[in-house]
Amino acid sequence: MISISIVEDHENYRKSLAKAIETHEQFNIIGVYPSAEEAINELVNNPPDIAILDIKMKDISGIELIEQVRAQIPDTQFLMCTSFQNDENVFNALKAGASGYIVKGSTALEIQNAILELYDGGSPMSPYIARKVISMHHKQPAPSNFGLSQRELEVLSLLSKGLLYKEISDQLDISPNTVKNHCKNIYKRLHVQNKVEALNKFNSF
Amino acid sequence: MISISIVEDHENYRKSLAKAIETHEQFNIIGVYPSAEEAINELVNNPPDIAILDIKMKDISGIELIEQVRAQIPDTQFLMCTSFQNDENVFNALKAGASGYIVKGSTALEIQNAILELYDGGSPMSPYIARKVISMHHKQPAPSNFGLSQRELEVLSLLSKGLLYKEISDQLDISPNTVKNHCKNIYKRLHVQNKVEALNKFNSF
DNA sequence: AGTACAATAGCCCCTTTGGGCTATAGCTGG
DNA sequence: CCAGCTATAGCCCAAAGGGGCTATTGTACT
Repeated sequence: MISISIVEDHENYRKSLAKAIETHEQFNIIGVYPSAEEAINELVNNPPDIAILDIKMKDISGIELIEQVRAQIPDTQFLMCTSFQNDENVFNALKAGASGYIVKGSTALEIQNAILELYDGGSPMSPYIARKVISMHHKQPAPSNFGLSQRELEVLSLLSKGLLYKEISDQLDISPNTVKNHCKNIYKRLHVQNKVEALNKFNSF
Repeated sequence: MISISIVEDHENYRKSLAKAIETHEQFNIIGVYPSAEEAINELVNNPPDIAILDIKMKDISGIELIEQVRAQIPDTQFLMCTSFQNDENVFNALKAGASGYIVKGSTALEIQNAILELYDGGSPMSPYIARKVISMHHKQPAPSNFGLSQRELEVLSLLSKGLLYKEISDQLDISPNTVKNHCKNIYKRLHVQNKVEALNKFNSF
């Protein structure tokens, strides 16, 4: 049995959602709330396997709701429900901790499948959103390295761990002065004045 | 018409892939290469809309191939093909710049649909991988902030921009000594000894 | 009233860092 | 062979950072 709670402020949709879920014998609705405010405590006290949240609600958005309760119920998975397939908020909800979503107007079967996919470790979502999510992971092309040499990259990478010149020189088996020199050269190339700036510049490409 | 190139070192699969694609009238195969090495120049000189790459190949992996050519052919989309649905490499390929993948053993129809979905701006992938990708976007729950005060967070955020104590004190309109004090307190809370360590610790939670 | 803590700010002292400059050895490409 | 580049390493000096301590003010909870 998969326990499910629903948070949805439109009465009609809330009811039809509940009905679609009830008909599947593997699902067990343990809570239905008409507002985020009312849901927030109940979700924490009685965490479902899956919480179905409307993204846009009058009082608190589903996204905020996730942010507020997720830490306390780490085993609950969040399935958003949205009116618009490609809502920008869907993307934000996924970032906040949701694992998938369904579109309002889906058939009972589609809803059930989404829940099962979610419970199974999947992430029901549209191809468009999927692409958007993975695009965020794409490293920018042509790292180019700003023309830094291999050794300089090595030093930079150790710097990024918070090591001192001395510690770096020990690891690379060179003099601390040399490490210093590499840093100076790195700073010149990147047009910066200190470690943090260098790391920022480099890591943002 | 969608132009397509194929890079695949197993002859049998290469041929069956080509056949599955040819039968669709909207697809136009403009290159078929049995190794990454041979493909690399051709892809750059004659970039297809979609490049289908085997993830594991004898000489260079499909992932490395993407890294090497992506910068030069930004309009080409990469569709990986893999033997194992949940291969760790699939995930790495997506990070490198691929936009989706197909599993070896898919039917011609499945292959065609994946290509169309990709061309359409989607990202064909299994639910498991989708989840993995979006999980990476989840902010860690309960930022908790390590018990840092509001002011300390403010200072930390300015530190992360590479500013000096003096610059921070100017912006916050307090004394540089106070900024220093905040830093000292931050370091104590986070159990670190310097800026870079503090930023690392904080940003990785 | 008393305790606790955040934010402010100063002091001292030493270490680390950053910038300038020089120098040598090795390697590479005209 | 020479010019250019990298990696190495040293020197000097000044600025920035980090750790220890104390102190005042204000707010908040008890």
